[in-house]
Amino acid sequence: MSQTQTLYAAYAEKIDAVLSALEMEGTLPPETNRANVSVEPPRDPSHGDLATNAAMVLAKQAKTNPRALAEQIVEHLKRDPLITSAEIAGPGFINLRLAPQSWVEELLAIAEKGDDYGRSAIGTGTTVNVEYVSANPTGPMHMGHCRGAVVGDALASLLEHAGHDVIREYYVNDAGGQVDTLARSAHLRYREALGEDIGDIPEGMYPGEYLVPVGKAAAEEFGDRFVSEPEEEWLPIFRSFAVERMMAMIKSDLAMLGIEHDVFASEAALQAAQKPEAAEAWLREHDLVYDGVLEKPKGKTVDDWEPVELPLFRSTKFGDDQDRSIRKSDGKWTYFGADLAYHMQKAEKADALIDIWGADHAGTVKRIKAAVAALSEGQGEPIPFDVKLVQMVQLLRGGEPVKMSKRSGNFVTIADMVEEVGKDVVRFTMLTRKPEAQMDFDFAKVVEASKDNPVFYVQYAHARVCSTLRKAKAEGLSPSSEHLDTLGEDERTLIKQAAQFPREVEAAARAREPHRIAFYLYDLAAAFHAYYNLGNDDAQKRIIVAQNPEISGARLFLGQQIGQVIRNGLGILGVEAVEEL
RNA sequence: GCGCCCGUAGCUCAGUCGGAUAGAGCAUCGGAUUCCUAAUCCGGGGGCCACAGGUUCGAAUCCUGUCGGGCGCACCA
Repeated sequence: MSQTQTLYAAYAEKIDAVLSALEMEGTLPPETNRANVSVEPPRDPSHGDLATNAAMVLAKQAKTNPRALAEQIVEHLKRDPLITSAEIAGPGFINLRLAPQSWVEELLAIAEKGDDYGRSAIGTGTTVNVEYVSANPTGPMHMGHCRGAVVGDALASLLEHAGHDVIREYYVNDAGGQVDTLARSAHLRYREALGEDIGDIPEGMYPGEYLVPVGKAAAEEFGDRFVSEPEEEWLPIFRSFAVERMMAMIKSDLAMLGIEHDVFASEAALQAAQKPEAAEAWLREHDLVYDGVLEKPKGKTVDDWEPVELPLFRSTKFGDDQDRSIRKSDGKWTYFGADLAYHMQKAEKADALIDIWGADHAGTVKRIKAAVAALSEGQGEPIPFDVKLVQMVQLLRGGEPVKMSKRSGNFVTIADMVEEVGKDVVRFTMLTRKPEAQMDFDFAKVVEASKDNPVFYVQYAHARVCSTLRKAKAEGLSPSSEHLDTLGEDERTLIKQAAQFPREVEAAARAREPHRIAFYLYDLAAAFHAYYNLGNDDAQKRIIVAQNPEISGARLFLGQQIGQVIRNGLGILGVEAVEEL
């Protein structure tokens, strides 16, 4: 049994050992396929602490009926002193009850591991690159980026807790045409800063006020040197000048959400290093890129469409609707052309890649997956690559949609939102929904009705633990593991809930679904609130029991560990575990 | 027209590798506070898991089709 093994994993191993014994005895055929055997807590707690479907799944292979096989398994399990009962139920489930001692031990394990309780080793030895946000460096972060940012960040720390090495990466699209637009817009604000009346911002330029300080900074830096120079003189300079400032702004927006990336990868640098050229050469060699003409797009009218010959990647070979161009007609790289080279660059330093994208990019998933599969397979090992799509967030205020228009520069920024409702609310709310479902985010609801807001509910549970400990300390009591045998059924219910945490982390990490942690924490908080309230009806059931330091010590110890688990879970989500509300 | 995502209580959503009587919150109705924080707790009512087939010991979950909502569909990113 390894140090980091969960209680559930330990019992899965015990059952596995029983199955092996049955194979030896001849009850089960050798090398039985056990892939579908599960060991998990039953949904209905009255069924016991653990349930396994082993008999039902294996009956066919054993050429017997589930109940008969179950009896054989039960026979073996009953020999374990920590298993107080093993019963056959329903179609052939085996329900186990564990000795109170098992749960006391789990409680001690939480105390011993502390901040590390819930960490797992399932990911040890593999590095995962999580690319998220990657907003264009042309303006501040707005709501469209927020959900992906939070989900990506929570996923990254979830994977860390599962034992992976994680690279948090941001792809800076500093090479495309939109950066030229940014540079021109910044130049306009630069002239404005030098006293020129620039009038209305022309169509096609970025009108946002956030460029005003960039113009001023440019004026200070360059004086009037570039006012009347031809564009080709100043464009590259303004491009990098503006991108640098945009990225500084974005980083500060991300910091407000508690997000910090390890790597900012520049598309321009990638192109300067001729990575796309290398990828193209390899793909051409393997007949995966050819020169061809695409058909006119259907279902959408394109006014200036005309047939052009372009270098095309054969993504249709991988299930895409049509082949995709990797260069534009002017010879420059398309986003896709650079992006496939970028993914190969990421693959050099990681064993698995995950991209977090907005749902509006769903149409490009097939081509990039195809390209990465082809390239990575051709250049050695195929690399596991997952694209997680995060659906749109509809912003509401009191049920009414908040109007946003990027063109007018009128949109809700992340900075606005964090200032209004706070980082913890934003993060937790974004994580209490599975990412592939659309969600509404109502400002009014999220701040005003704090009682129906799960983040406060969870934080309150933690704060209650802390306040109880403070109160105890004032009364000269302290948590103690001396008399944990005084803990009863009410306490065990709570411990069982807490004991699921490591299992939940592993499951969430495997599924790459950080939102499960949020829901788990809600359930744990509910269990704690329920436990706490028992003391309202019966003073003997309080955590601090007058004149009884032994029970109080044990219950305080329990409370302390529940607080620890909540803290660890909130830590994964990047939400603060406050000590008082 | 095609592709991807979603459809579970009046509303917002969970639902573990397919598992036992489908769960929470809000809303609604009824209770708990001289007492460790009531931002909490306990209880009642509320369901054709969009619809129709299929797969199997077993389907909200997997497959096919239909309907409804969202997103996307040359060289933008």
